[in-house]
Amino acid sequence: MKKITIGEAARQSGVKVPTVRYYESIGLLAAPSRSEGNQRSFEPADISRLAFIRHARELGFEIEAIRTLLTLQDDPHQSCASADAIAKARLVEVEQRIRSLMALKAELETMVEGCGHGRVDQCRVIEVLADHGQCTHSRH
Amino acid sequence: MKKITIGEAARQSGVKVPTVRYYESIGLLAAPSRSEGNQRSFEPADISRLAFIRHARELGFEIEAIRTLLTLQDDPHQSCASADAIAKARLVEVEQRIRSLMALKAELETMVEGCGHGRVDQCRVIEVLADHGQCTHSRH
DNA sequence: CTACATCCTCTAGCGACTAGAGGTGCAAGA
DNA sequence: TCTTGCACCTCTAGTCGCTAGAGGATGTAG
Repeated sequence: MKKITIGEAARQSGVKVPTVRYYESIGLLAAPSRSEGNQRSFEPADISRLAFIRHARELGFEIEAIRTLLTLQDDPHQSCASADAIAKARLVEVEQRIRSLMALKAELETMVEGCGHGRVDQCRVIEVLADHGQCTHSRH
Repeated sequence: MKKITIGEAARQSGVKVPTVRYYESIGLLAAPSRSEGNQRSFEPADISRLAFIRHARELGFEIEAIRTLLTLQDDPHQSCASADAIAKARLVEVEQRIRSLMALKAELETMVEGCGHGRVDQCRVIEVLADHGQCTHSRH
């Protein structure tokens, strides 16, 4: 069996080397066996687990949510209701965030368009920031 | 002249009390004068400044960007090109973030819809997370 | 005078890493 | 065999923008 170094594991999974160590330190990844010289030696399963974590992080799941998803993955006979709930909750969060960012975008556009590119005392950017009452939407 | 306590300043500006002290500590707000008993005494101008900061934070501007915007506001004869650039940069960020969240939303919807609500070994949520290749978009 | 709210400073913690110091392991070329 | 040089090791501290808590002082109303 070939030894997979942390660098190789990082390359294959797309997770950075210090981050791999960090995941191990918080117990998201089991501590791998070590070489004679105390260097980590990973299994192919560890690479999959790291890729899983990375993908979930890219989708914005929090570490604790990922921890739950991983324990579910480890026991395939469980009901997937929790996984479903976690994904749904994340979806709601994302939708909410999109709505709020759209409002923000509109606000910023008004600011930028209104700016006459002159001096600060005529600048709409500064003006709008100073006076929330000028906002199109009262709630950001 | 009436003294404005930190609690009053917080209430009027919508910034929390510890956050007001934090802004002072990082030099975003000038240290106000103190009462005989060493309590902060704010001026109306401080309230405006706090409201400005709060509004900018709501719009997602970083502290350092706000610091620049505030120095611009302090000197109204300067060109507002910097303010303009900061707002534009923020707009680009927001647009990028929206695009990325939309892709994410699509991904999560596929995951959630595909889940048969059965056991983990048939769960599409877990499956998709484990295998990035199943994603509709290769880049999140 | 006595409650009690509000204020003060200081330190530590959050999440999810990232950076750096200071040292060791290992493989390949001269 | 030696040496170069990269990859690895552990540990601590820093990032951002606050937030929480300890432990004590001040201010105000009854």
